Formats: sequence, structure tokens, C-alpha cells
Amino acid sequence: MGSTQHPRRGDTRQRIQDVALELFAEQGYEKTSLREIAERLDVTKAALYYHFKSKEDIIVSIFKDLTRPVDDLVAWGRGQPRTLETKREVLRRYSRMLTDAAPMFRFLQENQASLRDLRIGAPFKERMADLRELLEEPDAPLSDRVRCLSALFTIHAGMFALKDAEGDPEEKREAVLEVSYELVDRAHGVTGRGSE
Amino acid sequence: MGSTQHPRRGDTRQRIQDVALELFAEQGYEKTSLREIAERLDVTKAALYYHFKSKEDIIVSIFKDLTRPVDDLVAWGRGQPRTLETKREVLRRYSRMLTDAAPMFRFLQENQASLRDLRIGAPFKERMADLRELLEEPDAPLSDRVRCLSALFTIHAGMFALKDAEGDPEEKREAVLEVSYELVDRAHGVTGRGSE
Amino acid sequence: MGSTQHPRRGDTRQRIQDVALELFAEQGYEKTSLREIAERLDVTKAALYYHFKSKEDIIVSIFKDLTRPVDDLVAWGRGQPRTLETKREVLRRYSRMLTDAAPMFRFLQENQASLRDLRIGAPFKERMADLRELLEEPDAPLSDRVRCLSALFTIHAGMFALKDAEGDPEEKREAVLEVSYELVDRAHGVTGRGSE
Amino acid sequence: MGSTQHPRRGDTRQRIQDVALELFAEQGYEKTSLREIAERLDVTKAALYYHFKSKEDIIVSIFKDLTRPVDDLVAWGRGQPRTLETKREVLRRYSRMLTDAAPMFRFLQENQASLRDLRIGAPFKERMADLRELLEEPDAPLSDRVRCLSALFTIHAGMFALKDAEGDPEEKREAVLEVSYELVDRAHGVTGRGSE
DNA sequence: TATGAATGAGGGTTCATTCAT
DNA sequence: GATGAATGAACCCTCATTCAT
Repeated sequence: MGSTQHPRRGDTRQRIQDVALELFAEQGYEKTSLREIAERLDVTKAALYYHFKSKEDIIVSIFKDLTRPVDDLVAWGRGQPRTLETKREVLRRYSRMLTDAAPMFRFLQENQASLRDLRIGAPFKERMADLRELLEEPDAPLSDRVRCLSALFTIHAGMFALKDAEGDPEEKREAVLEVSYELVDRAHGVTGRGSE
Repeated sequence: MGSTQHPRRGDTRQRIQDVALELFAEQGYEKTSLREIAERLDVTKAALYYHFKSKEDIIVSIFKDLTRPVDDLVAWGRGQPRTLETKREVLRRYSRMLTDAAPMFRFLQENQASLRDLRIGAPFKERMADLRELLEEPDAPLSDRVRCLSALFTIHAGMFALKDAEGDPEEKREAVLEVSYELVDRAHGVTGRGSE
Repeated sequence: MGSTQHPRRGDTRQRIQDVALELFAEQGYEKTSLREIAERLDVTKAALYYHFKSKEDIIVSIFKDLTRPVDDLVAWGRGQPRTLETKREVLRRYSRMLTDAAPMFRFLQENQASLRDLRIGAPFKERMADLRELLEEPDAPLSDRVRCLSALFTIHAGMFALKDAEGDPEEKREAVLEVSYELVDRAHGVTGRGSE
Repeated sequence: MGSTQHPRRGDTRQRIQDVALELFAEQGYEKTSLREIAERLDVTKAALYYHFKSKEDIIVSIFKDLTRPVDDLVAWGRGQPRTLETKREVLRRYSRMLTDAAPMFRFLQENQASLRDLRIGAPFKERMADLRELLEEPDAPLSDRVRCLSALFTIHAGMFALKDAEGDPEEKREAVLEVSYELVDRAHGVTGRGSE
């Protein structure tokens, strides 16, 4: 029900964000022009400027919306004891977020050069640093710090490098998580294959 | 000895490559213009076109020059037995290459979006796949394949994520290698902390 | 007395004129956008169009309101005998008007290029011509016509060029008037320094 | 001799300046687009950018070229004794310059609002102040300072306000100069009509 | 080995204006 | 008495590329 005249009245802002992220992730930030976004939405470029101050503003707004869960995760993690189980929970949730907001994270990974002067670059790096902090023991030896870093990157890399690999996505996600666990387990001081 | 008039006569092509890679790595491929490169070399844009057919040609030529060692490594690896020591040697050499040609690899990592249509993208992916093949056992379970993937990514990530961290570079490189070894060790079927 | 809900209900039109003139005088007509005016008033651009047909309409309406005194002065002058005292009175009153409506006159002086196609340009020039007519004797020699012109321009120039100079504003205004008198005195056929 | 292929090879820069000044003076700076300039020259907009860094750069370059004589005049004046004859010579030469570079000065007068942020504004004001300094006696009373100011403005105003008036241009210029002399004469301490 | 001069395509952005509500 | 949403036209500017010299 509702007017059929303006089938999408009111949600233009959201539609811009959706299409923009899709294109940014697909082609890269620099190579995606506002003209392209506008055409795909069947509006004029000027319409984009009614909803956003600039091209950068579009990606920033998307970033803020989609990375809130990471903020929440960091906040949650800081309130928890630094147990192994907490760390695993962090990895588990983070993996889930990456899956849920895959295009955004793909964008972040593939456009690091653009990020550098995009008002997102810094926030992104900070968030990664915050996550590492949740995983690392204070004053851990260098190799353990590398393990934690690697645990996070494994999740990222797994997400994208395995995209074209055969196999059930959920299964792949679990394999990635397993390796990721292993790495923090070791860093946390646990030996042996797996943690059971 | 030698003309003092044209102190760099004849090596313009090389100088273009050097400056270009420097800028590409620093600012990204799309955001680096030929004007900028030419200005920094104190030649005209047209001069670049005397030496290279296009902007893409510049980066392709650099890529080819700098990634030959990886080709060689792959060739070497294929001629070796698939032992653990071979795998470790692969990682060791690869790590060294990343250090030696850091700007190129930084460029590759941060400009994946640009790479997609750059005639480099595919070769780069192939090389990564070749390396993985050297590390993985045929028909290994998914989790072991992830370990090998992760071993490679750890080297990459360590390279860049630890750049600003305190500590001796060489020491950091060794810590990264250690974790990397660990991962292929496991994938190879070795258990226990360390490799003894 | 009066609603406290809408403290300025009904005077929006006036407020638009005030803010617009302020900005036009400060930044120039072309460089002042309706967005800017609307923002400063905390209304939308569309609101401006409820009160005025166009951007030009805004400045035209202000012009009409603020230059009525000049029309009156011309009308008055035409009804007077063309004595020296009349001419001085014209200068005196004109000087006062410039002071009272300084922003408008500043705008007129600094935006002559814009005025050319602004439906104000002609009226403004006419008014200046009318004033000159009040000061000039018919068939006066060229040099005397220049004196009258100069008398008027002195008032204009004095207004703006002396703005940053030290000294009491009223005193400056009188100095300007004195020189202006001198010029019409001569044109009127009076010799000697001053007219006392 | 000379190729007939490229009838104006080498003088494009100059031609841009000529056409630009013509249009800037005619329509104003803001209302003249680079497209317009390019079209009139039958080149592309991009060609303008080969010769000038920006729109502002075009007007700045013209300004510098055309106001050098004023700089020279100021320099000359400062080396002269501050006699009445020197002052008259300043006015005489200045008047000549205004005539010679009329479009530039028309532009300066009619686009003051644009000048404000044009990197020319300040230099222009300074030059005017320098000229005033040549005419004014140090510590002169306010009214005499106004006379000098007025002398300069008379030349400006005369230039443009009398453009449409009947009469021989040279004759008009002399009438303007006469009034201008009168004003500095008085300021210099000379009484009586004319200077005899 | 280069340069000088130019182009065509496209970039992001801003503007005055409109109109249904 | 106003707003929300959008448009069309134009803006300045930058880019990779070309080609005669």
C-alpha cells in the first residue's frame, strides 16, 4: 500500500549508501564516479549532494554505520576479563561481523591507498589496534604479539582469499576461525593442537 | 671520467621507474599523476611517453622487474622435494624478497582495487597461488590450507603492520618468520611449540 | 504582547533583506549564494522563494526601499531654485543618505559589474545623472561639469576610502563635504577658498 | 616566411590574456567562464590550463603586466622633490596610464567585490595608497588629504563616467586633469582659480 | 631524446530554481 | 508560511594521451 507515485520516497539516502558501497567495493573508491552512482539510482548527481556534503562524506557515513558493531565489540571486550575464552569470543564475533558487512570490509582492505587521506583511514587503524589490544597480553614477547596480529589478519585474509575456493562458506569460516584460535591460544600460553 | 653534462644520461627509464614506484607506493596508483612523476624528475610528461607506452606500462614494467625473484623462487620450489625444510626455505626467501622490494609489495597490498584492471592483478594472484601450492600438501584438509595461506599473509601483514612498532627490524622479521614457520609446520603435520 | 512562540513571525521578509544585504555588501552579489542566506536565517532556500521570486528580486527590493530617499531628494531639488545653497543642501543630504544606508551604497560601488544586468544598474545610473543635473548649470563648460561629477564622487570615495583612516567619522564626513562644496562652488562660479 | 599552418603559434598565452581581459572588463570576473574564453579563442578549456595554473592566475598575470607602469611611477615619484610640479606630473602620467590600460582599470573599478579575495586586491589598494602618499604633505589637515584622494578619484571617475558623454576624448581627459590639478594645488597650499 | 602545445573526456562541486506537500 | 527533495546547467579543474618538431 502507499503511493505508487514515489515508490521509494524517503529512502534515497539509504539507497545511495547501498549503491555507493557496492560500487566502491567492486571498482574501488577513486574509480567510482558520482555520475555512475547517480545513474544507477536514476537520479542526478546533484541529488547526491542534497543528501551528502561530498563524495568522501558518503563513504564516511557508510563506514560509521557499518563499523559500529566493531566499536561495540571493543567496548564489550574491555569490560571482560582477559581470558582465553574472551579472546576467542572476540575473534568469533569479529569473524561474524566481517561476514555480515563483507562489502565494507572488502572495500577497506582493497582501498588502503585511498583510505590514507579519507578521514576513515585513522579510525580504521585505531579499531584494528584496539582489537589487537584485546588479544595481546601486556608485555608479551614479540612473537606472541605477532601471533595475535596474525590471528586477526587470518580472519581478514580468509574472508577474501577463500571466496573463490570450493566448499561451503560456513565451513570455510570455521576453518579460518580454528586457525585463528590456535594463534591466540599460543599467544595466551596454551600449547598443543587445538584447545580441547 | 664520463660526461659531466648529462650526469644521468641513458638511465632515464630507470629513474622514471624509481620515482614512479615511490609515488605509487606513497599515494596510490590512481592518485599519482604523470604530471607529478614528470615534475619530480624535472622532465616533461611527454618524455615519459618516449620511454613507456602508457601509465599502466610503467607499473607493469616495474612489476615485472621486481617480481622476477618470486618467479625464480616458485621455479626453485617446484624442483625441490616437498619437505618441511623446503617450505621453510620458501618462507624465508619470500620474507627476504618482501623486505628487499618493500615499496613494490606495499603498492601491491594497498592498491588491490586498482590492480583489478591493471594487467598485473592476475599475475600477482597467480604468484600467490603458486606459493601456496608449494606450501600445501595435496588434498590437505581445509584447516591446513588455511594455515598455509595464513603463513603467507602473516609475512605480508607483519611487514606493514609492524613497521611503526618499536624494535629492531631484523628482530621483527624473525618473529614474523617464526610464527609463519609454526603455521606451515602444523599444516605439514608437525605438532608442538617450536620446530625441534 | 505577541506570541513568544514565533518571536519574529511576519517579519521574515525583512530579515531576508537584512541578511542578504549584509552578505551582498560583504562578499559581493555573485559570491553570495541563497544557501548562505538561508543558512544564516535558519530557514530553507525554498522559504526565500516564498517571499521573493528570485535572487535578483531580493536585491531589487532592497534597492527600491533604500534608494527612495534619493528619489525624494531629486524631486525636492527639482522644485528648488538652482542656487548655490540648494546645491550644497543636495550634497549635504546625499552625504547623510550614504552614511545611513552605507551597506547598500557599498554594494552598489563594489558590484558594478554585477549591476550591469541586474535591473538595478540603469536606475542607479539614472539617479546619479539626476543628481548631477541638480548640480550642473545648463551649458556649463566641460571642466565645470567635471567638478560637479567629482563633487559627487568625492562623497562616495570619501565614504569608503576613509573608512579605515583614523579620526572621528563625523569629522571625516565634514571634511569630505567641505571639498565637495568647494567643487560645486567653483562650478557655480564662486572663487576663493571656502565660501564664507 | 613562417608557417601558415599555425598562424598564431607561440602567442597563445598573450591571446588568452587579451581575450580574458576583454571579457572580464565587459561582463565581470565571476560571470566570465573559462569556457567562454576558450570558445572565443577556438581552443579547449584545457589549453588555458596549459598556459595558466588557474582562472585567478590569468587575471593576476594581466594585472602584473599592466600595472608595472604604476609601480614605476611610484618609484619615480619617490625620487622627486615633493613639489607641486611633481604632483602634477604624477597626475598627468597616471591619467595617461589609465587611458592606455583602460580595460584593466575598468575591471579593477567594477569588480572590487571580486578583488577582495583575488590576490590582486591588496596590491591594488597598496598602489593607490602609494600614489596618495606622493600627493599628500605629511601631517596635512584632513581636508587636504581628502583633496588628494579626490584628485585621484576624479581621474578614475572621469575616465568612466564621461565615456558616454559627448566631446573629444582628449579634451575630456584634459578637463579631468584640470580639476584634478586644482585639488592638489589647494592641498599643496596654492589658492586661486587655476594655477597661474 | 626529448619538448611544447594541445585535446577530449571526465572529475567533483555549486548554483538558482521548482514543486508537491 | 514554509520544507524536503530534486533538477539541469554550469562551474573550475585535472587527467592520460597525442603529435609535430
